[in-house]
Formats: sequence, structure tokens, C-alpha cells
Amino acid sequence: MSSAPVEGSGSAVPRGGGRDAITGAARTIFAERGYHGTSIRDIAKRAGLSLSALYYWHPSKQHLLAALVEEITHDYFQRCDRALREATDEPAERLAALVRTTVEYRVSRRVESNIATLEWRNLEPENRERLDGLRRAATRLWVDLIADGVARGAFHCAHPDDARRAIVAACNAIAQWYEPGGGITLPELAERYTAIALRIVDHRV
Amino acid sequence: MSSAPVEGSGSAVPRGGGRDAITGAARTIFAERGYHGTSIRDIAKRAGLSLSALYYWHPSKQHLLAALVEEITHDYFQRCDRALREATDEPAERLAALVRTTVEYRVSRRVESNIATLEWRNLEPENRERLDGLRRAATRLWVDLIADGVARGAFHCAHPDDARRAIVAACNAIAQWYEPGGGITLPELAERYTAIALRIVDHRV
Amino acid sequence: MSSAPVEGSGSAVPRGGGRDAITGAARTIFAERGYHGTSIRDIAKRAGLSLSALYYWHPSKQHLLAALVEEITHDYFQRCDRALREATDEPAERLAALVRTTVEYRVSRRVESNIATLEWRNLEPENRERLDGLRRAATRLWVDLIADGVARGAFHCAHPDDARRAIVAACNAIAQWYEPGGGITLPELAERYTAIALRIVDHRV
Amino acid sequence: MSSAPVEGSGSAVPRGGGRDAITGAARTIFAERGYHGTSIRDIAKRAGLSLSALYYWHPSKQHLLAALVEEITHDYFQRCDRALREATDEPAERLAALVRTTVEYRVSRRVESNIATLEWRNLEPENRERLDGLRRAATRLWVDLIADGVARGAFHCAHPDDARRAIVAACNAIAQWYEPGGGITLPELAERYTAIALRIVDHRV
DNA sequence: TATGAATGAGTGTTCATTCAT
DNA sequence: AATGAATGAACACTCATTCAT
Repeated sequence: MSSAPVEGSGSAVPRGGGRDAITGAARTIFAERGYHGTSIRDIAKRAGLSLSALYYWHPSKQHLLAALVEEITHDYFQRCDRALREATDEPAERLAALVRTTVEYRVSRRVESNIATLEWRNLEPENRERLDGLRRAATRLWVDLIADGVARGAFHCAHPDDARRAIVAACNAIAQWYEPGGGITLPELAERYTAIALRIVDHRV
Repeated sequence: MSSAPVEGSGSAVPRGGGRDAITGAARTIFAERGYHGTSIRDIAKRAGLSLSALYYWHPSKQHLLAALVEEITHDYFQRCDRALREATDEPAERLAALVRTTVEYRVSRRVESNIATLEWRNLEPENRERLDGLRRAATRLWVDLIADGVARGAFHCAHPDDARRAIVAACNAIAQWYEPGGGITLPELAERYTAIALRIVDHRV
Repeated sequence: MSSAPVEGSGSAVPRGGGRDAITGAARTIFAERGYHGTSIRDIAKRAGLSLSALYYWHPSKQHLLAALVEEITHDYFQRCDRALREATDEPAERLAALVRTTVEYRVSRRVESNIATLEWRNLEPENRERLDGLRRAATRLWVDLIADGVARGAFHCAHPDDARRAIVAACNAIAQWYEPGGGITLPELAERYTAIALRIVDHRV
Repeated sequence: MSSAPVEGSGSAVPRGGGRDAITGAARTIFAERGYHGTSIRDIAKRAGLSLSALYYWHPSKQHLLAALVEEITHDYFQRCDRALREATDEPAERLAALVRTTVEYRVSRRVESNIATLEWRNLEPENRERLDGLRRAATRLWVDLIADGVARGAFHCAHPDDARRAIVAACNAIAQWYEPGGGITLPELAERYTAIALRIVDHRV
């Protein structure tokens, strides 16, 4: 479920050609019409390839979705992880870093964000379970961060889980309403959502 | 789009025969597998009816979805509207009323909430446009309420639209993670989200 | 397969109501779209009756077609027969009478003529066989008439069967191209086709 | 609408694989049962292919009919055109050429003739309009020829349109009654109908 | 790397027909 | 004399997938 054609192995970062055309097309159309609303023919047509070429790179439609969701989830988690490693120890700054990363991701990889959110349920159990670890790891970043802030008296929310869910839901929703070229700059948007998040956890200095 | 075969309107909550078995089954399965992931045969089977009986009551799969989404959107809007009419003039109380209504709806009509949210994009343009008025009316309730609170000095958020979106997203998300019998009572949950919403709009007494 | 409701008996010439509405509707739509292109629902709708009412009068769609074709074939044959009985013994006049009757029928019962011609093949064997007698009787009128004309030296065609087929085909085709209100009067048209027929049989005085 | 899958044009008489098996089967069954009386499964079965293979070659049942009718109409027109180009300038000979060509076509491509005649009305408007030009061109061959014969004093019919319709109807009808191996040779049949046609236009030397 | 030709199961939908009322 | 509700079989068509080349 990574980058080489079905039965082979090869460079982990394929350039050009078939594979990328396919995942690119799949990304766009899955986002537009959803997994079940998309046919493998639609994808092949958009990729400018034959139907069979698609099967050279991916053994099934489900595999294509799983590969997509995997890349997205992985990418998002890594960005979060890196952002936290680059942040100081201070809870408010760490929360800000996570919110900023998330907002940026929802905006700059808007299409992908919606796929990971909406098509998750269309993963077959096997794939879902495999990726669930990554997902929970991302959740744990939020959980730990908020727990730490509460423990150290920086945050004062009585129900950290609800606070976390509210923050994450608010950030995720951006991918659904944001329209590029809509006037707001990304840093400004990130700042606004950071402020909201800090209010949700009842941050006091 | 309600109780009579193929066309006509009537009571939204009929009892008995074919029509209800069908919408009931559709509700469940659309929620489980999504519109495109559901076959009309699945619905008929679950409803305990023949495939053709389904077409006696609804002229198409799309009509069935539209009827469902319409009922849900309508019902939600009416509850919000009523809650606001029964609330006092005080911004915080009005916000609380709206949040409470929404949380309750997301919990008590969890399945329906997810349909209205996730399957909206699978409505054909004609149906989407027809229902869009209702949707915008619901949004306006939030917009006006928050604007009023800001104007009267009860709320202090600099970006009311972002505040609104955050609150609504947080409330809506409940339908995705809430599991009945999960320990939290509904009033308690409503209270928690009211608190979160008041913090998001930066309510001060 | 005549005029009374399926299981009952009654007046042989039903007036008004259901039965006539149905056959009227069937006539029109069978002519427009053909037997297999017409659904029983189309007929019921056009007749302003429920689907089931149709089954009160006719046990099946096939029966409806057969009843229609029977009436048409019968009516045509009777008109031919009467015309010949009213004609003199002279071959040319008898041929003229038959042509005139046929032309008139194709024009005045245009829709019916096309049904009898085009939908004949959609009769089930049983019905086709039953009506074939009538059809052959009509053919025999032409055959005998022409044979008589030849025998008596009025007609001089070497191949009477081909002459007959040509005349009949030419007359029948009128139902396909004739448009009411198209400038030609019926008597004029009949006269033209009589002239053609007389030339085909090589009539000489 | 010929040899390549779904679109493209090519030789009208290919040999071999899928496409021809399909059009061959469609020809036979459309002729036997009519367009609406034929199911796409019947065709696939007769062609010895799967249902889906049929859709590899033709995008729809309607396309299949249109392709068939187009080939037939085109072929017939070309034969007429060639026959006239090879004929002398003499009206009677030209009429004979056209009648002979038509009779031959109705006999040798009997099945196809009936399809073009009977299924024309089952073409969707778009296809019908597209092919109508060809149809009218064929009609014009007759019209011009007869007008010329009248102008030059070779034909003496008072109503050339009726003469033409009668001749064409007579020739076309052959496809409905002719049975191969019925005793008459094709040249003999063509000669008989030529004689009839010349009588219809009242040809005199 | 890719394609053209094919397939079987499944899609949404319509069909003629039935039956209790 | 007519209807509302239902059915099973069939309809045209699309699906994800395969395989020889």
C-alpha cells in the first residue's frame, strides 16, 4: 500500500507518469463525489489513462482509497509532531502550534482533509484498523497537551475531552467552508482559531 | 414529499404501512453506508417490502433522500425556532437555548443528524437549492443571536463568524462520536457545550 | 374478446365510461409508440382511470391489442364487403369500389389502419390465427375481383398477385403519409388511387 | 457509428469479433420482434457475448438501432445513386434502374429493409433528424426522375407524387411478403415491378 | 508500462399483473 | 365499477475487475 506497482518494489517517491496521475485524479474525484459516488472509470478518464493501467498501480479501488487516506493521515500526523517538537514547553504555545498546524493543513490540503474525514468510513475494516493507530496517535497529541496544560494550571477546562473535541471539530470544519481567495490570509485564520482554542480550554495567564 | 404516494404532502410522522417502513429503513442504511453505498434493494429488504413497493411510495432513490433530508432539516429548524421564542431576550440565555437544542438534536436524532450533514452533497441540485433556504434560515438564527450579543456588550468575540462556525461545528460533531449509554446524561452534555460556546463568544457578565 | 367486461356479459355496444376510454386511449398510444413501446400505465393515465380499472375490462395488455385489431380488421372487411355488394358486376367498377373503400378507410381511420398493419406481428399466435381468417377473406376479395377482371378481358396484367400486392400496398401506405387538412379532398384522393389501380391491372375499355 | 468502440467510423462491413456479432444479432432480432420487443439480453445471447461486452461496443440500445438504420439507409441510397449514374438519360430506363435496385434491395437485404422501414419511428429525435437528410435524398431521386419523365413526355401521370408513393410502397412491401426460395427469381421479380411502375407513371413509347 | 476486450454481479427503475376492498 | 397497495420478473445500463497481449 505504498508507492510501487502492485507486485513490484521501487523508488519510494515516484515521479511523474502513471501512479501520480492516478492518485491525483482519485484525490479530486473522491473529494468531489465520495468513494461510492466515484467509479474507477471516472478516475482513469481524469488521469488520462486506460482502465487497466489503473490496475497496474493499484490492485483495487479500495487500495487506492487506503493509499490516499494513509498518505494524508501520515502527513498530517508528521506535521503535528514536528510542530510540537519545534515548540517550547509552554502549554499555550504548544496548543497554538497544534491549532496552527491543523488550520494550515485544512486550508492548504483542503481536498485531502475532506477525504480523510469523510471517506474514513468507507475503508474496509482491515485498512481502517491499520490506520487507526495513526489516528489515535494524533488524538493523543491533543489529549496529552491539554492534560498537561490543565495539570500545570495554564488551562482550566473542567472537561478536557469535550474541549479537545470542540477544538478539533472547529479546525476540521474549516476544510468544509473555506474557499481559496476568500480574503482571509492563512496566518490570520490560524491566529483566530488559536484564540478560539485558548478560550475553549479557558487559558489564563 | 411526505405521506402520499409519489406526490402530495401530509403529516410528517405517519404510522403504519409501507411508507414508514421505507423511510425508516432508508434512514438507518443511508446513515450506515451513505447514499451511494446503499442500494435500493438493501432498503427494501430492511423495510420488509418488495423492491417495487418502494417505487410505489417514492419515485426514485434521490427522492427518498430528499424527503429524508427535508424532514430532518425542517424539524431541526423548527426546534431551534421554538427554543428561541421560548427564551428571554438575554443573549447568553438565547445562545444557551440554541446550543442546548442543537446538542439535544445531535444526540436524540443522531442518525438523522449525520444524514443531513453527510448526504447533503448527494442531493441533486434541484433538491439542494430547494432546501438551501431552510439551511440558511438556521444559520441566520446563530448569526443574529451572536451579532446581538456583541452589540449589547454581552459577547466580546472579534470574529463572530468564526465563533459561530466553531460552535456549530463542535455541536454537530457530537453526532459523530456520541454513543448512547456512554455515561453522560444529555442535560449534562448540553451544559458542557453551552459553557464551551459561551467561552468561544467570550461571554462576560 | 369483444365488448363485455372480462367475466361478465352485457350490452354489446357499451356506451361511455370505462371500456371506451380505455380502448380510445390504447388506440392512440399504440399507434404513437407501438405495442411494446406502450405501457399499460400510459394507457390508464391517458384514459383517466386507475391501473386496476383497466384490468376490469381487459384481462391483459395482449387482449387489449387483440380486441383493437379485431374491431379494425372486422370493420374494414365489412366495409369492403358492403361496397362490393353495392357495386355492379363490371370489373373496373368493382375494383374502383374496393380501392375507394380502402383509401377512405386509410384516411378516415388512419390511426387504426396503422395499428392493424404494424402491430399485427405483436399478436400472440393464438390471436393471430383467429384473426387470420378475416385477413385472408379480405385478401380474397381482391384476388377474386382481379381474377374475374382478367378472365373477362377487362384487365390485362400478366401477374395478378403482384398487381394486387402493389395496389394494396399503395393504398395502405396512405395511412402513413396522409395528414388531415393537407389540401386534397378524400374523393379526389380516392379517384387518383383508383386510376393508379386501373393502370396497374392494365385496364382497357 | 461503425467499427470502433463507442465512437469512430470505419469500414461498414468488418469481419470477425465482437462488434459484428452484435450488429448481426441485433439485425436479426430487431427485425423479428421490433426494437421495443427486443431486449439487450436477447441480442447479447444471440451474439454469444456477455451483456457487458455489448456495451463495450455500443453505448446504448438506441445507438445500436441508429447504427443499424444508418448503415442500411446509407447503403440503399448509394446503390440507387450508382444505378442511376450507370443508367442512360432515358426516363423509362432510369425508372427501371431505380425500381430494379429497390426490388433487389428489398429481397437481398430483406431483414434490413424491414428494420429501416418499421423501426424508423423508434429512433430518438436526434438520430432521426440526422438520418432524415439521407432519406430525403433518396426520395428526391424518385421525384426528379419522374418529373423529368413527365417533362419530356415519356410519362403521363397527372399526379407524380401519388405515382411515386405508389411505386415506392409497392416495392417496399416486397420485403414483407417475399420468402426466399419461393419460386420467383430476383430478375423476374424486378422485371414485373418495373412493368408495374411504368404502368403507374403511364409510360408510352 | 500499458492497453483492448471481455465478464458476472449488481445498479436504479419499469413492467404487466394481482388482490383485498 | 373501480381503487390502492403490492409483487416478481424483467429492463437498460454500470460496476469493479481480469487477462491475453
